[in-house]
Amino acid sequence: MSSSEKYDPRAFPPVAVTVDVVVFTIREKTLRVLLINRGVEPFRGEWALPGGFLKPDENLDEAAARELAEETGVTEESVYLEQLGSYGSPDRDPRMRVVTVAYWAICGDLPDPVGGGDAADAMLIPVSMIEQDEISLAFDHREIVRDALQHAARSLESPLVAAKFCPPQFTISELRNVYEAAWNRSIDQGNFQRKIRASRMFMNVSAQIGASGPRGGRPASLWSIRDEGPDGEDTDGSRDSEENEAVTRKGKARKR
Amino acid sequence: MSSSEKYDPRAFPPVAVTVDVVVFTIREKTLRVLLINRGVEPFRGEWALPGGFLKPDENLDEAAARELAEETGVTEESVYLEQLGSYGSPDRDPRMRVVTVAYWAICGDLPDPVGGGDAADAMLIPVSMIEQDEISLAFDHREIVRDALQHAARSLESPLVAAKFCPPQFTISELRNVYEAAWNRSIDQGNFQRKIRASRMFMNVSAQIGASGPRGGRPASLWSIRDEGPDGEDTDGSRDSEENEAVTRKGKARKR
DNA sequence: ATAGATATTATCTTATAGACAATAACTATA
DNA sequence: TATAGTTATTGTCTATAAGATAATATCTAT
Repeated sequence: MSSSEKYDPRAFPPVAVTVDVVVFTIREKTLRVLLINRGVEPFRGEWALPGGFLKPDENLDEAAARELAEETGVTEESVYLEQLGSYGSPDRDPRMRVVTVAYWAICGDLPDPVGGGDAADAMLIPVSMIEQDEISLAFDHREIVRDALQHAARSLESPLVAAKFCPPQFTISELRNVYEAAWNRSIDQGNFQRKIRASRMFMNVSAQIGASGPRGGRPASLWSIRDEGPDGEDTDGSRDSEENEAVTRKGKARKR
Repeated sequence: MSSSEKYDPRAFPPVAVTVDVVVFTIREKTLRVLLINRGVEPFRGEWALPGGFLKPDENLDEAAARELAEETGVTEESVYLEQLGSYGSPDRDPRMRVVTVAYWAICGDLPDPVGGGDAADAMLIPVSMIEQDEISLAFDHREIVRDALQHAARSLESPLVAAKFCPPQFTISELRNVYEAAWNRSIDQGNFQRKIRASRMFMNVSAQIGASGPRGGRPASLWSIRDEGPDGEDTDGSRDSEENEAVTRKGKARKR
């Protein structure tokens, strides 16, 4: 008989389950994470991930979506929200045993003044500050953010995920900026363009062409995630390859 | 103020946390999962993943390792054991609210008569039976196994992970069999050999050469995971490429 | 010695990524 | 209006890796 059968669940010491969300967004070409300034002990005054306790009648995904909505106001179903992993060291919360289920999210359109009350209780911090230990986080949230960063970097290999950082219609350069921010390296424009067009994951919004940037330049065409349907249309006449995949993370490195 | 600050953890209804482990191994060239026959309610008599409740003083990884050891006797640190994700639908356990943290493991050398008491209370079931719904599992364990299968298939892209299915010293064909079992497709011998040798992740155990199989054939050389060290030795004189990566999942499909 | 089996090496082709050059289409300014 | 600056887009070349396939090596069994 397996050991799991010997016990009644009620016989065990209480465990609280929380859900924390690592919300990524891009501001000023920089990948950032949403942090909340804690108003109560423990870790009062320190920065922490948005999160809260699991409620009796919701499942984990629902709890994460609820926390995300509460802290950011973002409720669209289009938001990318995925479970990251769970963290349960016995002493990670000084109050009692707390196991947290961490999620990570991509928000392309975070409202700027995040947080409920005063402006100082929420901020979008560049991930580089966490990577380089220039800010300390409550609980084990630094570890969680680091794991989320690793996971996100891999997930971005799919341009469909990267596009979640962009508005519904975007230029290929905007999409490229996502990669440059998240991977912190420059990506060749031409090769990237070829890759994205060949992937056939997006479709050209034929009717419209974006405006030139403030410094001029040829205006870019707009793209959006491809419609479903048994046979998607082709806006232009190209018929490159069949169905490619990931964007890779090689080539010359850069700064950071 | 974020919602997470309003509550004291003790104010929340009790949640039990369990750890379940999806143990993979290969038997008769088939990928299999370890299942335990439940001796108690709920789901008495049905098959379930090995697992149990989180203990007060252990973290999640420790709990998973403990469960793995209790159910299989495998304690080596060389075992591959990784968190998969958490499952917490409100009604997944009829007794009370139970959130489970699922792990998945690779055991290359599972002792055959698994389980504690009679032989019938544990078995190694081919994953195809679960994929094709030919067996029902307790709780939401079918979903967990399916997620584990997907995750494992991706993780195997690294030959270092695939090698965990093999004994410490193995032939390249044995390693190839891992892929053929897990991905259920045939892989070209020559190309695979080229790929593995070029990867430089393994080293030739120069002194020894394996015996031919029962049906003859040229005896294969033995390999093991490469030593660390600033500058690994080269057993043979080849100096192919520098450092390659994953095994891909393309090419002609096969049965299953 | 021969057939059958498996391991290992080699060759050819194709696809893709990255480097880099060239062209297109805009803004700003002289 | 011409020119420079900027960004988008297309094209070309090369190196690399993967897949298909063939050839060779070394064993067992008869």
